[in-house]
Amino acid sequence: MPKRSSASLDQQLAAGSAASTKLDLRVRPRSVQQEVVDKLRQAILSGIFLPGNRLVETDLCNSLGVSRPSLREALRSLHAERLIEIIPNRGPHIPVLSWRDAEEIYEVRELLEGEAAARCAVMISEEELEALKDRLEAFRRAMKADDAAARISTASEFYAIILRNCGNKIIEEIECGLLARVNFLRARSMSLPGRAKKSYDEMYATFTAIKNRDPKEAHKVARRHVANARTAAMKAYQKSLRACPADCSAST
Amino acid sequence: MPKRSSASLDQQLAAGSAASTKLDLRVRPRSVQQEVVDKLRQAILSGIFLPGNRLVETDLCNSLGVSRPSLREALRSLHAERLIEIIPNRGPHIPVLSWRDAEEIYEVRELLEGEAAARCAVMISEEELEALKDRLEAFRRAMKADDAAARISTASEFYAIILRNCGNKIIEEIECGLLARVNFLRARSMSLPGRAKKSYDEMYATFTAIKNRDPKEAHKVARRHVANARTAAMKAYQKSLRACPADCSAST
DNA sequence: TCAATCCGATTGACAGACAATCCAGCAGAC
DNA sequence: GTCTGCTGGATTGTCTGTCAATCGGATTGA
Repeated sequence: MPKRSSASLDQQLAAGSAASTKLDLRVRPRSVQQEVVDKLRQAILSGIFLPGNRLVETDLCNSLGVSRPSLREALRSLHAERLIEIIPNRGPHIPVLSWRDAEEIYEVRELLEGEAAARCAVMISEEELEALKDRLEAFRRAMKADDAAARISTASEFYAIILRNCGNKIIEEIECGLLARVNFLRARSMSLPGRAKKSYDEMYATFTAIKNRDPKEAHKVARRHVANARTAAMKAYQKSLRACPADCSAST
Repeated sequence: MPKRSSASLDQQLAAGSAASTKLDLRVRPRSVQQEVVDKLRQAILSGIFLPGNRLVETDLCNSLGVSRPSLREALRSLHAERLIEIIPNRGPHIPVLSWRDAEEIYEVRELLEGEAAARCAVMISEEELEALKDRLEAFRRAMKADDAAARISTASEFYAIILRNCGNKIIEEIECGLLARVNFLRARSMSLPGRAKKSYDEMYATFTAIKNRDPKEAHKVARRHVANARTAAMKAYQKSLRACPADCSAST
């Protein structure tokens, strides 16, 4: 049990970080290695590195301004997170996601996100519900503005809120591990004409079900949303397959 | 597309490694780092390091006979796999599994293993079915012999076969990530009098359902098995809580 | 045209060094 | 007597520099 300094400080902290269930007042010194992991993760998620790209250690050291040992530790972390692949004596590279890989991810997401939405409908606090609404609105704006990057990040945040309020940290942890690949798929499927709007409608339905505290409905609409996203992604894959047959065929 | 040397070689390989869906004929030079990860992983899984134990870098370097950079890379991998925790400036240690953590793992396993068993009932080959039967029999022998280590390893292998034949590598990947913690829980629950026998009966039921190519039944019995394992683990936790109240309460 | 060979680029691994940090134990102040 | 502040040893975080092993592509020769 951590010592508390004063009630008012506690209240401040609770108000300030209402969004993050676990209010955490520790000062966490960030190591170089950790910083590198975050930077690279973000770079991969945002698509700066393209699938198939090699990551040359010395180049990364230079651009990040860190030593090779630190970088290598970071690369091992990213490898364990499956964000990069490492071929012995060839070094790391960004994996290529085959359609079969994508399909399997959607299958798992149907299971987990359905469950998460149902649990969330029972467990979520009013504050977090408000945050969820906020993210939904942000997604709507991103959709209207046709801002691809914002669409991904707001959708990602919307689901992050559901996941962290589903009362199961393991589900959250697993989905977090899939996030890189999911975002990659989101970028593809959302680019299809009309998909973003449809996606919004489905997210709205999920939000409504959760707000109404209806776990069964939440489960249903969340699953359906993933299923639809999968269909959309499939179309996007077929499209790019026609455009570039060599791509999308290699396995991870 | 990799070059193939001869059809007969392919057939040999297909027969020889029917067990591992992805027949992989590359000679993979094992790096020191990889070796260390495996050694440490095995040590953790087999309980050589107890929860809460610190892992001091220089000590590990000495006992493993590797340099600190290599060891540190390995530790980062294990950290990303959540097999160890790393506190900044304090170093790595074996995490303590709270009952809530355990519960969440069982919840996820119910979802995933139910799904995996159902898919497996449809997809599994006759050869793999034979291997499954073999592992079931091995578990029976371990149970009869009251061999705790063999119980864990055979049960683990039994489920590994189901998972790798469920046609979804992501499910396999996720369960693999949970394996360390699952095995830890298995060790606890299996030690309860009568649980091993009950476990065998449930595994037998799962095997039968898969053999009969009955996905619905397989789904049901696999889920029930996990649910029962969870109840058993809960009892084991309560028991150890009475024995040592300080234990089992800390979070991951 | 094809095969063997060589070379540069890159990774794998190590040793050694030093600053930053943490912890436990001890001394001193209220 | 309890709390506070200091100190020293242990350990981690990070860097530099080095060398061998390996890979892929270019060159050379048949």
